[in-house]
Amino acid sequence: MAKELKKVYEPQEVEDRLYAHWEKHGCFKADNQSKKEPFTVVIPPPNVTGQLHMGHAMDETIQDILIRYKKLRGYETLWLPGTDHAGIATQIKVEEMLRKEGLTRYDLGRDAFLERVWAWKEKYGSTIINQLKKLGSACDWSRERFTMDEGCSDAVRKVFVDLYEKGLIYQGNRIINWCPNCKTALSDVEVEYTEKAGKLWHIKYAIKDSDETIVCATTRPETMLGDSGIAVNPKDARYTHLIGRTAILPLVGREIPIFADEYVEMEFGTGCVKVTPSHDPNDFEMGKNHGLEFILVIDEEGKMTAGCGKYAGLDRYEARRRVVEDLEVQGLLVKVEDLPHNVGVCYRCGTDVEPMTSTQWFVKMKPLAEPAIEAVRKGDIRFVPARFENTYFNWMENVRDWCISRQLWWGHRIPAFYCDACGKMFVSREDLEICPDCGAPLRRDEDVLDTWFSSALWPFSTLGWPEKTDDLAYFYPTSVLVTGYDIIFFWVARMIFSGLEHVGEKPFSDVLIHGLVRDAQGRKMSKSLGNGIDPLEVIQLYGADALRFTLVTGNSPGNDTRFSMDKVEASRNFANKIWNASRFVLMNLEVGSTELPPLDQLEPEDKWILSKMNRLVEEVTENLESYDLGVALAKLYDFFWDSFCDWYIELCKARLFAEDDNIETKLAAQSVLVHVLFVALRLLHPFMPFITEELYLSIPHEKESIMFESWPEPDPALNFAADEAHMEKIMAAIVAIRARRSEMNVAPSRKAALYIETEEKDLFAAGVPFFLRLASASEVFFTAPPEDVVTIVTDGARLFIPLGDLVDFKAELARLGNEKKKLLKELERVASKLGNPGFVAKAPAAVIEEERRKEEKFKEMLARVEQSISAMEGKAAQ
RNA sequence: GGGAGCAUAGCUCAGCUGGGAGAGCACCUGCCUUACAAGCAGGGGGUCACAGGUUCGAGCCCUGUUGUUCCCACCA
Repeated sequence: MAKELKKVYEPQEVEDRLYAHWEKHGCFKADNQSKKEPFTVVIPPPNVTGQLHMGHAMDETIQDILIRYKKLRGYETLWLPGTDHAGIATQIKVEEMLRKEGLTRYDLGRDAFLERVWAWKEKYGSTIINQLKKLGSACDWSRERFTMDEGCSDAVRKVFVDLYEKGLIYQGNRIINWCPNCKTALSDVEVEYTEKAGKLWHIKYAIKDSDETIVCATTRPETMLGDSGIAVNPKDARYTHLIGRTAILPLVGREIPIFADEYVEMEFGTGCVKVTPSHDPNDFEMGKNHGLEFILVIDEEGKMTAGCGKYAGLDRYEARRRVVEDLEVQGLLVKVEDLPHNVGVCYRCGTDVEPMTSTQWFVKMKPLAEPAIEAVRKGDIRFVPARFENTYFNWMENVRDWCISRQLWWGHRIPAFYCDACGKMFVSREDLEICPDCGAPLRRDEDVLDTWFSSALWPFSTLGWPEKTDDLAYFYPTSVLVTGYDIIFFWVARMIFSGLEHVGEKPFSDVLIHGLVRDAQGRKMSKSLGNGIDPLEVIQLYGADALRFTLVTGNSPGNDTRFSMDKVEASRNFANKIWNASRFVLMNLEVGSTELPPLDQLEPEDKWILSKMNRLVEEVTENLESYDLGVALAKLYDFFWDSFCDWYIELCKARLFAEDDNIETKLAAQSVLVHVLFVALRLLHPFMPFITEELYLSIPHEKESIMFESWPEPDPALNFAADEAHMEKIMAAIVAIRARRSEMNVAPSRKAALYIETEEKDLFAAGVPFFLRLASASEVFFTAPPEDVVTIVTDGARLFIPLGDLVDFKAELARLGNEKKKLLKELERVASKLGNPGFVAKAPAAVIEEERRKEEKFKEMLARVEQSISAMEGKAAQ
């Protein structure tokens, strides 16, 4: 049964094979008729245009860990995969492709263009899906969805019409963010603000019927062509006499009113604000409140409109230069200051966003936000870590109406139909051809919906809503949503209010937030910086398990993490360690199961590792339940490498390689080895699915896959406190001997006799095979040592190693002196604690007990050290 | 302007509800010890940013300070 493993783990040889194995055995398939408790995760759908990057890799790894863990724990797990049509991103991509053919989308027309996009999607849309598989993602591919597939589109349509009928979607002419490059409206969250060097131009305006002038400061002089007022603070004594007067707009000659508004800050600039209601959100508000004229001067391409006279047709920034030039020539430019200020840019293309009034569709947010806030407030939905709830509340409580229409072609087309004959508009669940009122042909709204509108429905649209499907009944609400903090507003918040509003139930219980993956210097990985590391290359070189390990270890929820190849290498080494430990177990395996031997056949070292393993199971389970994946993995690493490999395997060798034929104890050791390995493989499986599966299939096993096994349970019968303490004394002795020898530069090959003086002879006698094997002892005696020995004081014993001429009495004496000092210091500390009445009165009993135990131990060791010192002084005096 | 995070070994970071400071990498020394040199053994290295406070006891809790990063708002 013992299968030969290669000397080095080669992930490239196993990963694809095992992924196929899992798919073949239906390991990822979820059953909506199951009697088990469901555990559901919907994937944050990557863009169909996407390439897997480190951010995805981390996100998917976390989800996969949770899914695999819960599956082992006996849940019916569903990880539902899919992709997002990603309106702007995809459309840009296809338009770029067309440009190479010398075409624009307008050359093709809407229908032909959409055909091209679909064709593109068919061809390249599966790229990222295949990349997810390389990571090991346990997604139920039979349920793969796309935000523009039929079902999701039905959901979108129903939601739009429902909200419209409830009055929660409306069409209006309001100020919105416009991207002149993408040529579409954007929502507030799609605008990013970056600080740019700017200027503050001070412009002089004449006052009508007066010699007086008034000076306004602006960062955007080109918008003055659309000014329809000047605002001052009502409390500003400098200008009170001008309120109600009329100013003459330079270059244009338009007469505009001077009025008062609290919004104006007296301290900034000149205290006078030129008001451009059509191109500034604040001015828009003032314009409405004061009944100003709305004059659009910048068009959809970012060029000055026809009404701008000599500036018409100029790009807005060219117009800015010309306006400033002209003002200067006319002596109206009073002053120019440097002023760094925030400029809004399009999150897709980085172009400066133009605020402008436009007729768009909006979702009324207030009524939707309230229940969504409440759900988190009362704990129905929990953010991990909790601090992100603040972020969420902050946004939700101040949220403004959501502009959902986009002037794109790729997306869900808005189901609004206009009758040009009678002027009516119909929002309808079915496509309409003719006007229900007058019979004239209808014209459908050209716009599509914000991509995030459909993403918001993802947790239920993918489960079949609005149909009452078995999937929806069984798997909804989903269990946990895993995503980065950068996407809370875009997506998480919108899913929450959408789920509550449309399904009547929250979309998920927990939101697990992770941070960003940065490069080794802490910079964001980005295409422009060229500092991104391709996860697929890492997988190719080091294996998916190593990548996954790297992304999870030493990392806590919500915190950013730095990625470096050094870490990947360390992770790969761990995988190799697991491999080789398993190889060792298999090389020495003559038993056919992973069952433990009867407890009475166990040696102290067996009980020691089992006891530690038991605690590990308990702790790792706890950590996983609270999403402390990094902590759980660190514990697994320590247990496996330190406890299991460096200690237990080494301890076992004494029995495995013993030359007597005590076959029973040999087999017992083998059984414990393979048992602990089997437990460790299951605990590690969520994190490192490939290697653990490959090894599972190599050790004695009953199932087709480790995924069909169950999560280890802690067993109270395996808590062996006394044996643990026993082994730790022996291990402490081994460590002390090694350290002494190493300090003295004694090569391990130079064996030496070991004399032990102890009151616990049985205990140390049980350690003899270990002293021989792990502490370079040639023989072990429990008798008085000869001359010329090195003395080592350890917990429970004095150890003597005769090293002949290597022994330097003076050095020995000095070292023991140091030892004594150290012990005295420790004792002092313990004594001061135990001597503190406050401590004895208030500290928990267990803590006091522990201190007493330490005091005993240190006292005993001190006695041994002192004994050694006086003996040696006697010898030195001779 | 509002909010949040971070500050612990040379570097990157853990440290769960307060009970004698940890890991990986790097560094130094010695080892090819029949699983693994992608390894083994040993070692050096930290006023846990600073100042107060609470407590028998603080890396951890409270207050303030400094530095740093991010998010939101948007003084034209």
